[in-house]
Amino acid sequence: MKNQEVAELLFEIADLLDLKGIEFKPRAYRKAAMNIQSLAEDVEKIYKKGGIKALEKIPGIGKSIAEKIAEYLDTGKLKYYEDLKKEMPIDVESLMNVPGLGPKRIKILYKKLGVKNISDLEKAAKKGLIRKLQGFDVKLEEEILHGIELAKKQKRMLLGYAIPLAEELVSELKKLKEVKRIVVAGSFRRRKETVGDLDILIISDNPMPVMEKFCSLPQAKEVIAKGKTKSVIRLYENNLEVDLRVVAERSFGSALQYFTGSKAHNIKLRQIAIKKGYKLSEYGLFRKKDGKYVAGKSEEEIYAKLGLQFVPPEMREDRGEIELALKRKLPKIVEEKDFKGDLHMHSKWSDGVNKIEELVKRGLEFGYKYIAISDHSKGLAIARGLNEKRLKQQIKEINLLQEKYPKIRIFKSLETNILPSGRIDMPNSALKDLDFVIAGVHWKFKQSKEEMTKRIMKAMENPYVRIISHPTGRIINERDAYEVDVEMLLEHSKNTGCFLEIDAFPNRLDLNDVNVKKAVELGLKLSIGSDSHNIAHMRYAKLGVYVARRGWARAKNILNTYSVKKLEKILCGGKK
DNA sequence: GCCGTTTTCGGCCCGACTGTTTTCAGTCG
Repeated sequence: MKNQEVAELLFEIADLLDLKGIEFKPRAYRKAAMNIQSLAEDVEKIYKKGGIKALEKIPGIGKSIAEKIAEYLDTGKLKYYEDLKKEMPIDVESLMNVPGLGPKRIKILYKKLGVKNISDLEKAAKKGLIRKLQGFDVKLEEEILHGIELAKKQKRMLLGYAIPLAEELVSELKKLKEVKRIVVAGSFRRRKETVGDLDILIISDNPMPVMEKFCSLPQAKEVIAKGKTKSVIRLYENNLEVDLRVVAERSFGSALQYFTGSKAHNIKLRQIAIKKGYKLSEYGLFRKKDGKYVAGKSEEEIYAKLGLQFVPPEMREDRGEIELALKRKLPKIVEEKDFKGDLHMHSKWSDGVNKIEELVKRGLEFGYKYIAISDHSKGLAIARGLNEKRLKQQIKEINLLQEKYPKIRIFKSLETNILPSGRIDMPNSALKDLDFVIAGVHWKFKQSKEEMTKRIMKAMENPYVRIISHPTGRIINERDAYEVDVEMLLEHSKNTGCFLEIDAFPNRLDLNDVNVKKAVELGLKLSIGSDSHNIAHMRYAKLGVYVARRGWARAKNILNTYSVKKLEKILCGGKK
């Protein structure tokens, strides 16, 4: 899949053109890059199948960019880019990430001080050279140094960790009588796997006390901006930035829509507004000719006025949802209330901290109809994986618990290891007493793409293996996915009846939203598992539902929405 | 550089905050 690579190249060209002070072209390149990023199909495949003409069919890509992509795919190089780079041998991408620096300032820093990268920048700032430049000052120099420090340690925060943090801020601010309504918008509301910041939106007729309170919250490490309608703070926790906007009631829907994003989704929406003779901003939808307010109280009325179906926040990524909403053909995606049970968790028997009974009780508290106990098997010694003998003992224990708790079905499962050969680390004779078997790759990640794909496909063929856990192995912010052909796994899922998992643990979310969307397009079913190692982790199962929603999954695509009876039929007793 | 039910030319999303500044440029989201 070359999409990310090509998109990054185009993004960098956009940055370099910005640096040259060229207008509008950067926007065109960024748009093209974003559209390639959100492409479900591999851009290289598109090119190989249909040539330059096929590339030009991608929105935002015309003759010129299509030719450049073709050149890059053919030769691995792009002369246009290399020439730009020769002219300005600057690491724009990382410099642009420093808060306070944009193209204009980066250009000045390069021309006057020869700053090409972050380390040059840091040296220049520490020597006090930057403050002397036209348009810079001591304050900006300090801000740059501060920004470098932050950029060094800043990683986007996992959604699973941002949720409790956001809830805490919201409950603090809610206490104010001036706060009429409060919602966290942004990528948080779109349930993206990580969030760069939090965007809080408040309705209030009297914003100043709200801003005062916000800027003096005990969680705030510093106040970055403070105004009548907008303030920004940075939290101690992970240096997370939090924006607060106060709006009037009649603008709440438009502000919520605007601050929820995504940027690409919003740009398209505004273009539709323009075509219909409107102007859309965070303050509302207005008639172009006389500026008359048309809508803005709710998101629903804005989408309706623009002739669109309401788009759930998780779908607002400009991955085709706007086009479908215009035709009123959006799918009805799975909801949290459809979720009936968790299909992957660990107990004390292997590397979890809780007894099975505690997991069962928590499952009951959540109103689950079933849970699956899926401890590690013996191949994972570090996790005290179960051997045949201990597995038998565990099965006995679960049978007893099942009698004690008849209201919840306790599935007997096991997360086995897929050995490099594709074999499973437990004999079939030990697996036959389980309801269903999960299998996953837990070590030897560095195989070739062909080997890894074959390895997992072979495991999928085992008659007892019904679910592949965390199919790509990525750990967000820590480890890339191993090389594997996900499309082939999806195809194989269709052929073998072995399901792929959405591992809902905050730093996994694997399969991710993009792969889920591909699975949904093939009509596949997926399973969601929290991969809990602690009863406190069980609440992460909902993250799996969010990923499913972001992948446009309907309830029928998610095994966890099925009743016990149906699930037993689908999952238990090996492959039919 | 891209695009077209107001356009094949002339537009390109829109507004807030900062800083030093008396009207705006740069950055950000």
